Amino acid sequence: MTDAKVTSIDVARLAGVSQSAVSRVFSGASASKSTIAKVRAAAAQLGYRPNSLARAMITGKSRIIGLVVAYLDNQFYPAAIERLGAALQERGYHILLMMAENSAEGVEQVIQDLMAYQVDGIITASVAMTSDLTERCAALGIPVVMFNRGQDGSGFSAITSANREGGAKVAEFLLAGAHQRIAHIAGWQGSSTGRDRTEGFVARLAEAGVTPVATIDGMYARDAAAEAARTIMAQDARPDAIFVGNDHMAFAVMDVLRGELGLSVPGDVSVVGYDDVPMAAWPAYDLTTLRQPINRMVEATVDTVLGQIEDPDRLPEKIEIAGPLIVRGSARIPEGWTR
Amino acid sequence: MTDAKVTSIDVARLAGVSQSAVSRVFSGASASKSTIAKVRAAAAQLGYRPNSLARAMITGKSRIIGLVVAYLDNQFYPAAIERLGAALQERGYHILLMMAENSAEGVEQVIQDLMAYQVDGIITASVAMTSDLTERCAALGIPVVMFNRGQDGSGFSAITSANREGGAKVAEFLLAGAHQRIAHIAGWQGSSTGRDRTEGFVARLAEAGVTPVATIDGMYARDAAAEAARTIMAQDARPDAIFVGNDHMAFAVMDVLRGELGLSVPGDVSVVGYDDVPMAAWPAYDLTTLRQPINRMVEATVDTVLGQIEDPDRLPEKIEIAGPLIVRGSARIPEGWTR
DNA sequence: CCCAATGTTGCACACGTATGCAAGTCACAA
DNA sequence: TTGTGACTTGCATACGTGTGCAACATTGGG
Repeated sequence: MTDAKVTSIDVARLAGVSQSAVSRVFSGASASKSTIAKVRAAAAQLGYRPNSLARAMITGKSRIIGLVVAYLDNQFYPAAIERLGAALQERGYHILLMMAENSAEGVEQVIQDLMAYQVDGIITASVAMTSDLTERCAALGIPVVMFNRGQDGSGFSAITSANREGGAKVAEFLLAGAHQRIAHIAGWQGSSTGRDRTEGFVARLAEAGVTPVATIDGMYARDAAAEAARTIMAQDARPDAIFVGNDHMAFAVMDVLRGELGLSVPGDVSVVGYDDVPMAAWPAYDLTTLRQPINRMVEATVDTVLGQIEDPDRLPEKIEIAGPLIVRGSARIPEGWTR
Repeated sequence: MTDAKVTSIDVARLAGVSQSAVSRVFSGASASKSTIAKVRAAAAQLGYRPNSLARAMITGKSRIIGLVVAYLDNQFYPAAIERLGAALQERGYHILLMMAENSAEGVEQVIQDLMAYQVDGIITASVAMTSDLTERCAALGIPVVMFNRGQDGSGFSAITSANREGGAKVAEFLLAGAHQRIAHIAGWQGSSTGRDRTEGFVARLAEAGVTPVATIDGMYARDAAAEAARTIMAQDARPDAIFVGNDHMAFAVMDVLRGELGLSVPGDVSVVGYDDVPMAAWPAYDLTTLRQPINRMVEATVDTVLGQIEDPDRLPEKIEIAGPLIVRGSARIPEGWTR
């Protein structure tokens, strides 16, 4: 007997109690055994479920988290969304998903929309925010957590992997492999993750007295990375190793090296990526890469945003989680290292 | 001057008009030039945006679409979500994203949640619904559109590619290529898409007097498909062609064939997939596949769900969109066909 | 100059729920 | 029996917006 719209008043009438009694039963406030039983029975009979929007109006808590995401080509983000969604659902929250091109106006518009829906918190994945916008969110008491992207200033929380350290680990690995001419196709230098990985990488090389033979910004895009690979391999000092700023670009680079240039990986060139997306383990690429510990990053993100919702005085935090280098077959394996 | 919570009453007070005047300005109802100007100015000064939840309460339209999705490993779904999100945003709707394992109880729970949030419509991607559930949605006047999955019975809309026709096209292509022993690793036979592709494929082979040398359900899963490939290749009549129920599985199959078994594709075995996800075009796989016209499928999905929202009397429709076979390098190319 | 028609505005109420408050119930101990 | 405390329950109100209705302002034509 599912009727068009069932409200708590209908349930109250059928159960012979007041509307507030129904509300108390469903919001977990105290009520007598008999009332609970009557209400539950009536609700079941009518197929009643409390209206979340009305509930949100009155409590000021929508239990909705806004998730802003730029593009989903890079397999890392679908994987992250999948886990974020599951983790939030488990804790009684829901996701309002927004696509935003990574421009100031685009993000502005999207955040405005989210605020209009009274989201309790916002998670941005691979999207930068103007500090103006972040201040407005802070003024409204809406916590913002940036996933896989950091930002200077202290208005917001950010969860990333330990990108400098990660870049350094890759440098160490390539140095240990006795590579002579090391190149770098960088993650987008407009993003903190891209810059940090590059910095850590270059700094550790410098400690060993090595300078990259080339560094090109791959913009986190397949075609830019492919083009960068062509450019790099066309130059005089042809590299024997390339560190690519993420796996998504690394696949494009390997496609160019093997497909277009007929080179062997790692015979002629070693390739190392960053992320360890599922595809990196597939035999077709078998990519050596620095793993971003996605599960722990997601946990930290959820903990941070929900923690800040529950305790508004909590300060924003920037969390970096270190990940291991996953040694596979796309780069020469130094003596003493194992897969 | 962004204050904690700005309501239409605050704006009204500052503009020297009534709350209803503010409401009319923002909901597009008629108002005088001067009122509009005053309200706009006051709203801008206070940083006011109408509360979407309150608006949803009163109008009964939340402008939220529930999107239910099972898993995102298969690149086809992130791509679809990206486009669905963009298309819906463009038309003033927003996406409440829910993950659901593909079980009856899982979906039940998720749909309940969506209904509690008063979504205007529901799109399910690669998820089946019980007819009981669909009836309840229909009773509430919530249109449900299944994306890339069909279902018998007439309670709901479904957008798919022309799966039988597609399977038949693949059969034709493999027959034209003079393959002698054709095998099939099927899409999940619990889904309409999987069954339809198989049916169309097998029927067209039968017309030519050919029977598949093996058919195994790959469950739309990487490992099941890989295992199926091992089984199929271990049998006496080793196939020289395999039609795999989607690209995601086809990649796993190619990995097994080339990586584990050291076979050449298409030299020893031709492989054909279904979907044409972006990765199918990458040189590492260069997969011949039947394209699902994702853009047109998304358009049809959005049109259908919004159309049914605007006109509740509109009947559910089942739309099939045909796609072309994309000839690449993973399968022997018959005389007269071109890439 | 007046009337009707058209356009604008404010008042009051509705949407469906949560919650403070006061009244009521019940049991238990003195 | 009576008083006291612990629980329950219903009433009324609030959340922030849209909208019917009636009052009012404005305009144009005769």
